[in-house]
Amino acid sequence: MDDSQLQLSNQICFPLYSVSRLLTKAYKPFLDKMGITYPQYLVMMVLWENDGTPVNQISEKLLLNTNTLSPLLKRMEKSGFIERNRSEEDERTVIIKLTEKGKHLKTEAAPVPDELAKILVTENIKLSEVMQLKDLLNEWIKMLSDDNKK
Amino acid sequence: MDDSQLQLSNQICFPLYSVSRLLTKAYKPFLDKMGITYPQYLVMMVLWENDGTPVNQISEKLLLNTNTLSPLLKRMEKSGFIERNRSEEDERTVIIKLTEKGKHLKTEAAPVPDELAKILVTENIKLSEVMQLKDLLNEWIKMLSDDNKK
DNA sequence: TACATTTGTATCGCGCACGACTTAAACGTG
DNA sequence: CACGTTTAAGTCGTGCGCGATACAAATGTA
Repeated sequence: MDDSQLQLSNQICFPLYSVSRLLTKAYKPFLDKMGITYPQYLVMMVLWENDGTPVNQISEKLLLNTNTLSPLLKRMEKSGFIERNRSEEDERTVIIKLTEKGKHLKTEAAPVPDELAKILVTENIKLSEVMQLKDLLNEWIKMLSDDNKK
Repeated sequence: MDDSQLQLSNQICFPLYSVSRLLTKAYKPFLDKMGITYPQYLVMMVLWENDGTPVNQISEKLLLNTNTLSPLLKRMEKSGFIERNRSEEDERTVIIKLTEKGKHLKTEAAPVPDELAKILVTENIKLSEVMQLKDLLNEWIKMLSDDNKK
């Protein structure tokens, strides 16, 4: 192994990048059945918790800009999971509301987190380690997303 | 916070997905100066360590399929960092070799890992935690990439 | 030596991500 | 009220990722 390969950042960033992709792939069989993608699943979770969320709040929660969300939400509207309507108080903001089909999808999605948890915690991977990882990742999110605002 | 938000997998997968994106963004100012992207940087690291690597070995190391790598490598050839040549022993395999420009880029890239390390380890984030995270991520990579082969 | 199978690379289509930019509504200040 | 600024959403172009598929070279086997 070369010197540059031994660098801390390479040892961390590449695994993060790979695991993120591999996990999205692990979700795929479940989400395929539901007719959505992983980023769309994230939007659905925001809406199941808080129906009628405006685009800018979805943007804040998922750390995704509107140039990503606008086309994504249009695809979700086309698929019949959501409705997009301009707010009456403020004509600039667009309110995202679940359709009946979108609300119903929550039932179908209910077992997904458990299925994924089976992958994340195994004999080799302890729950305590995973929880510690979670805290570390959230610390990075705080730092890195603050940097972006400057 | 809703019940589904409390699920382990959501608490882990979303942060992983976000941190991966935010870190790629953190690399961007450095890589922009060099004229490459993060995935291209990964390929360069493979080549700096092992010039003349065939496409299928790059694929294995980076866990990226050829339908991602082929166009990416063509862009890198167009940018003048690499050469793509069919192997003489086996006409199917394509050998990737660094150009002089590509070799020279290693010098320019040398300070990048340290810059990133400054972001990854701070007063709030201990090196020991980061190393533990690394082990956990590699454990997941082992499991998840094995699943894909089946 | 014929032919099925495997292997290595590439093409195609679609859905993100994201920087740069546009457009329109709302707001603030003189 | 006029007008510059801010805010919210969207468009455009480029580069991934990746499933499905194509194709040719190499290999295995009868």
